[in-house]
Amino acid sequence: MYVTRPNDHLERQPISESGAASRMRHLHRLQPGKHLFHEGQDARNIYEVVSGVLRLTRVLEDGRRQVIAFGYPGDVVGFPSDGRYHTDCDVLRAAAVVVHNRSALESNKGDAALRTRLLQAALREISAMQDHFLMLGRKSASERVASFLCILSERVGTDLGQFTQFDLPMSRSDIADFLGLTTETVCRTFTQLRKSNVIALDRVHTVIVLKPRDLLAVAEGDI
Amino acid sequence: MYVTRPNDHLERQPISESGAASRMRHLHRLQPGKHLFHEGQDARNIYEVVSGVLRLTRVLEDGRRQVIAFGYPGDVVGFPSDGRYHTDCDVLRAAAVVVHNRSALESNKGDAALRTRLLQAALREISAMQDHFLMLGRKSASERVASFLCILSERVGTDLGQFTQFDLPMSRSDIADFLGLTTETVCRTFTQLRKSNVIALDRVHTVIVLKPRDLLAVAEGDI
DNA sequence: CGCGTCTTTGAGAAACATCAACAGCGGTGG
DNA sequence: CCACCGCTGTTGATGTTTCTCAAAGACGCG
Repeated sequence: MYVTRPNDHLERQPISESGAASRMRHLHRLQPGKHLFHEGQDARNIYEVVSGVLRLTRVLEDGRRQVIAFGYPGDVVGFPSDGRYHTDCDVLRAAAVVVHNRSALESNKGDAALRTRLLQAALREISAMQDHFLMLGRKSASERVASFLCILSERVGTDLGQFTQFDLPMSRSDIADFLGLTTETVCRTFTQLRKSNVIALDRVHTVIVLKPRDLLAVAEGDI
Repeated sequence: MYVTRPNDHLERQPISESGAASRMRHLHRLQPGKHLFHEGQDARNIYEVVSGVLRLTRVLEDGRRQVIAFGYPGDVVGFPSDGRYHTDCDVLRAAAVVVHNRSALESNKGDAALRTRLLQAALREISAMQDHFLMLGRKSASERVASFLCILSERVGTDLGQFTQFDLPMSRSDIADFLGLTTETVCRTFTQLRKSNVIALDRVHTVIVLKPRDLLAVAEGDI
């Protein structure tokens, strides 16, 4: 999950759980805390997220951490580079993933439709990461947080009529490490949005978007 | 060109100008200032950089700009997403590029070896972009500038015995927009590095690395 | 109910941005 | 050949944002 432009998500095709089950020999269920792979490991598999939420991270020698992405249903994670994984990946919310051998993408033999699907996912990934560059390089703290909430709202929000609600499976420090901020700054921004009645929080990890337009305005710097 | 980890560049295989010429019907020469494509355009081609330097940019509505990457020999630019380009691309230094139809990557028919090469380039791109996330999200101004100079030194530096020298085809504000800084901050960091004799500048756009170890130390936060 | 972990808030410090002025360089035309 | 102009780069003074450090509050879990 990157903060992509509004229409990007329309092209994504989440795999239905039942559809995935028909290719069931490769469907794996994963509990929170479980690691799918680590940075530097030989990349054997590529994973299509069917349900749940994954977290991709990279760490500097001195401990500074960057959350590279969150893996939501419809996302593909574990793209190899030079045969290796370049992030860690673990499970935030109990997940189901379809496991493909790396060769499903890289070999020219085998299921052509699957290969195309994985390739398109990789290309979307590049585009989404470019969007995220703008976040990290050029947006203010409140723009980042608001953008982040906007995209989650669009991708996984449940429509409450006038409002939208969604769950935050990640901690404040995960959000901070994703957005290139500190947990304190993320907290303060949440508080601001709450006090201006743009969002409401239910038990810290549930967000209700009260004023979608205002949230978008904050995300785009129109305060 | 992203600031990648030290060994990443070893895997890259720059195409020799003569090698490319053998596929010459697709070799194009481009003058500085020329635009290869614009954000939002239908993506018809994918470009392998043979010589010269390209610049990939994205801009926010309010004018804030992010330089997504610099395209150096061996890089591939113009990966489509949903059939469109998601950056602008123009020429900084007179370049030669091999032009491939988008289908060379996306169709399952055709030159399998080429398709594999383009796919691997896309996968390396993803990994390199993840590295750049750490830059933008977690590194200080001097770490960013030093990392940037390190990678340029490794990729395009000419060995002067004890020193390394290379050209900066981009302006200070290009560097700033690539690193998520302002031109003033980039300047000041150059000045610091110059005053501590880590680098020397010849006519603003030529860098001589006097103390590679120190430059790397700055890049990695060991001051 | 108590404990540990995560979140929130506050005060102060640091890094970087902004605004403004000046310097250097290349190009042009007198 | 030199003077002038415009653009890019550099430096300085000041301002703002975000980080850091510290402490208190909330939540989940045994």
